[in-house]
Amino acid sequence: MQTIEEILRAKKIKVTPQRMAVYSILKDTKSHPSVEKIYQQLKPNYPAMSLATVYKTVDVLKKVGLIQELNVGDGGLRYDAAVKPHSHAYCESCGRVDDLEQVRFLEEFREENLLEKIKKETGFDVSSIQLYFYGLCPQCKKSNSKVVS
Amino acid sequence: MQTIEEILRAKKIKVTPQRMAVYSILKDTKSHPSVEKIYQQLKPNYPAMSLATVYKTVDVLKKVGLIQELNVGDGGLRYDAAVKPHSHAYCESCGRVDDLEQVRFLEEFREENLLEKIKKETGFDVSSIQLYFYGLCPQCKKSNSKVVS
DNA sequence: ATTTCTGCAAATGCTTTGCATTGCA
DNA sequence: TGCAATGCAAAGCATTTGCAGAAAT
Repeated sequence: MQTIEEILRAKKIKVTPQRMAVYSILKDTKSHPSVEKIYQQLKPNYPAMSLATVYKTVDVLKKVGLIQELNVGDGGLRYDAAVKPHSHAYCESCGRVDDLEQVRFLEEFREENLLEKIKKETGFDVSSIQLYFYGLCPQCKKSNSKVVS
Repeated sequence: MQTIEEILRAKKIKVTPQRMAVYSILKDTKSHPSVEKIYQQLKPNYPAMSLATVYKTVDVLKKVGLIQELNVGDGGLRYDAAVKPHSHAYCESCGRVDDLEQVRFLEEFREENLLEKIKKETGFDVSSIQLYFYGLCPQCKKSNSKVVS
């Protein structure tokens, strides 16, 4: 198994502290943070870190396939170091994004090689899939019932 | 069956030519246009139409449930008057969005009442689902093979 | 007559870009 | 040393907002 450094060097991409730091944050969380959140979390340890660098870094990591980008639609993309296909639940009240392990659709999709089937039937060459569930998380459901809104 | 006018009036939302025009464009296409595209298409017949009005209108139509919003992630949301759940294929080369009728997942999801199951198992209250396939459409696959890029 | 909507322009917020400086290889 | 990456500030887009005039009920 390759380390992240090896993966980057193999693609002639330089290994920098900023890149390692961004990746390490994503690797250690299940919160699917936005660029802004990553930046805020990095600041204490990397005071010179620039927001633009975080943007550029997630772009690099995404292209290399080390992370995936989620587009839940609240203005602001989210990032996830778990690159194996899995579905996500987005809370329209608090904005949190959770993995939805109960839905095995994407895994089954891959196991049954349904992408090949789609390619044959439609001519559309699928490179990735996203499955999003929108609604209210348990916490917000509780508090919302008390609020007028 | 209610007409669009009746649906709007029932919710105390005023029926205006702009709203009817936007809805009519979405009703008559399968191209999942962006706000900008809708605006461009409207301009010849409604020279005074403002882009901001199109934004406000899709918002109203969305809230009333007459259209749905797609977030394929190319900067710019897309709109669809077909509100029954169905999956979409997004071409990363030309940006087109097609319905993917071959994938019956969302329909099955509804038929089998899997939303209730998710609610019970996770406490997450799902109000809508989106299933996106990213890749290359047949046309772009052909032309891309000739280009360097 | 009231209330809501429209159209315009300015403002906002996320993201990208240009460029001088820095730092990895 | 040479080329790529960083950091900063400015620019770019999609979208939202405020408000005066217009239109729907």
